[in-house]
Parts: sequence; C-alpha cells; structure tokens
Amino acid sequence: MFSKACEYAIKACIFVAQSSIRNERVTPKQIAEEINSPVAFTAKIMQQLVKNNLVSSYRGAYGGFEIEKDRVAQISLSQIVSAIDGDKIFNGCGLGLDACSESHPCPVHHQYKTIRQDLQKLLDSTNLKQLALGIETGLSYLKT
Amino acid sequence: MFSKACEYAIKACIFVAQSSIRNERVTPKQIAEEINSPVAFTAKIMQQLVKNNLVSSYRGAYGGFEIEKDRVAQISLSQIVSAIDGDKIFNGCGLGLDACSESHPCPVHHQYKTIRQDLQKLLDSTNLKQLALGIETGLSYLKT
DNA sequence: TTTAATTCGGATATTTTTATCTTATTTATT
DNA sequence: AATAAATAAGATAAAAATATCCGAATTAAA
Repeated sequence: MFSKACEYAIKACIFVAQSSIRNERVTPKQIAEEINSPVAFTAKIMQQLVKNNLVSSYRGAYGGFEIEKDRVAQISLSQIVSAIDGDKIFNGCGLGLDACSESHPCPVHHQYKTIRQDLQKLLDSTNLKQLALGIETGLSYLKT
Repeated sequence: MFSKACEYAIKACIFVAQSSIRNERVTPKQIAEEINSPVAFTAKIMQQLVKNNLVSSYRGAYGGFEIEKDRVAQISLSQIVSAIDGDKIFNGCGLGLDACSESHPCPVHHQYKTIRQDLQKLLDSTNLKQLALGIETGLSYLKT
C-alpha cells in the first residue's frame, strides 16, 4: 500500500510529534531507534519531510527535528503520504492505466474509486495529535 | 497498491477470460498487445498464474493460455492478487510492523483494518466474468 | 574561538522489481 | 519423421527502491 519510506515517515512523524509536545527535539538516531528503521535512510526521509514543510529542522548542537506544537493537530496522514509517495494512491488507476477516467474507465475503476475515497477520507481525518496520543497512552505501538 | 506484475496479471486474466468464452486460446504476444505490457514479462506472469492454477496453458501448435469456461465466473480478483502479490495487502500491517495485532496494534491499525476489509470484500466479490463482460460491452477498457 | 553536536547534500552500494534474451521442451499438423 | 508453433525455464540486464557513507555547513555552548 505505502512504500517503506512512507511507512517510516508516518512512524517518524508520530514520534517527532510526541517529542515536540514535550518540547524535545529528536535526532535521526533517536527516531530510528524508536521506530526500528535504518538511521541514514530515516535521515533522508526526514529531509524530505522538512522540504515539504511538515517538519522543522535545526542544525548544530541542541538541534534536531521538531513539529511546531500548534501544527501537530493540523498535520494529517494524507499530507505525509503525499509528501513521500505522491498522490498516485489517491488519484492513480488501480490497474495502472494512464488514461483511466469516468468516461474511459479501467475494468475496476468504479469499485476501486470507493476504496480510494475511503482511504483518502481516513488519511485526511487522522492527524498526528491523535496518533501521538495513542502511543502516549499505550493504546498503540511504533514497533514490535 | 498492486505491483505492476499484479496489474498486468489482472488485465491479462480479463483478456484470457474474454477469449476463452469465445473458445480461443491466446499467446503472450496477443495478451501483451491487448493490455499494453512487455511480452516476455507478461509471459513470466502467465507462468505464475498457471502454477497457481488460475489459468491453463497448452504447449505446441494451437496452444496458448485459456481459462476453462466454467471457471471464469468463479475466479475472483482476490485470487489473482494473492497469486501474484501474496496476501500482505489483506493481512499485513499498514505501517509494516511484523507484530501488529488487535492486542498490539500500530497507530493506524483500527482505521486501516476497515479499508483492508473493504478491499478484500471488493476483490472477493469481483470475478472475471463480470469484468470480461464489461470489456465486451464497451463499458470499460484494458488499455488507453 | 574552539569544540562538539547536529542537519544537509552528494556519491555510492545493495536489494528488489521489472524486463529481456536464449535455449529446451512439447505438440498438432503435414 | 520433420516442421512449425507454442509454453517452460533459467540466465541476464536495467531500473527503481532501499540503504549506507562521507564530507561540508551550521550552531550552541564552553
């Protein structure tokens, strides 16, 4: 469904959100430990998130990544997914046709559309604050 | 969502079903032309479908691929997807956790579960006969 | 001003997926 | 028996995704 990079990005964002709420910046190393991902690859992904303006970064000593507290509840999963995987999953044809549309549909177009829309609705309506809270209260986990 | 191989497999199966209903076997070349895919790669995928017992193959002159007429309506998209992509999409964790479950859920487990189930329901309930008919009647298309 | 801690950027390596090529095997027809 | 048409199987190639490494730039604090 999502690329590995995107899975890491989602988990990383949740952890950064959680830390940011506690006014703590985190490094790629801390993130990687927390979400069980390769450090350097995770760092690359963080750069993408910064470029896409979902996460803020601070260089130098006492630097790291954070998400402005006020924004935590405003950042949705769909923004993270779009930033890393693009919006093919929201717009693309289920069978990979370039020109799939209402008027020239692939065989699964109509069925697939429903799924896609449900997925988008879900990702739109799920934000980092909710997810961070879930971790914080022990309702869910970022690694096994 | 699906791998490219899986997208090809679905389209190929629909075309083979369509042909089989007309009592015609088809070659990888014909399939590739019809679904706009690379011939040799398509041939490999057909082999997998044969191994998974979804398609029958016949070697030698007048050979090719077919699906027994009686089975066309019995073969669902979920069977094709499972054969090519495995059932990670039906069972796997949305964030790639190995040990994601009701009692140890990832942050998106419950939301994701709904989507997964809807997808499975959809793929289970869509069969090759319906899809072939859609193409046959010009309601949908296998390529642009 | 030096140092240590950090992100950034580019180069490289590895693995997986996608794709091609070549040869062997099978089979209906002549 | 020979031939032509087909799938099967294995080797290889190319592209994309995943992952690592290293040096440069930045920054807070000592």
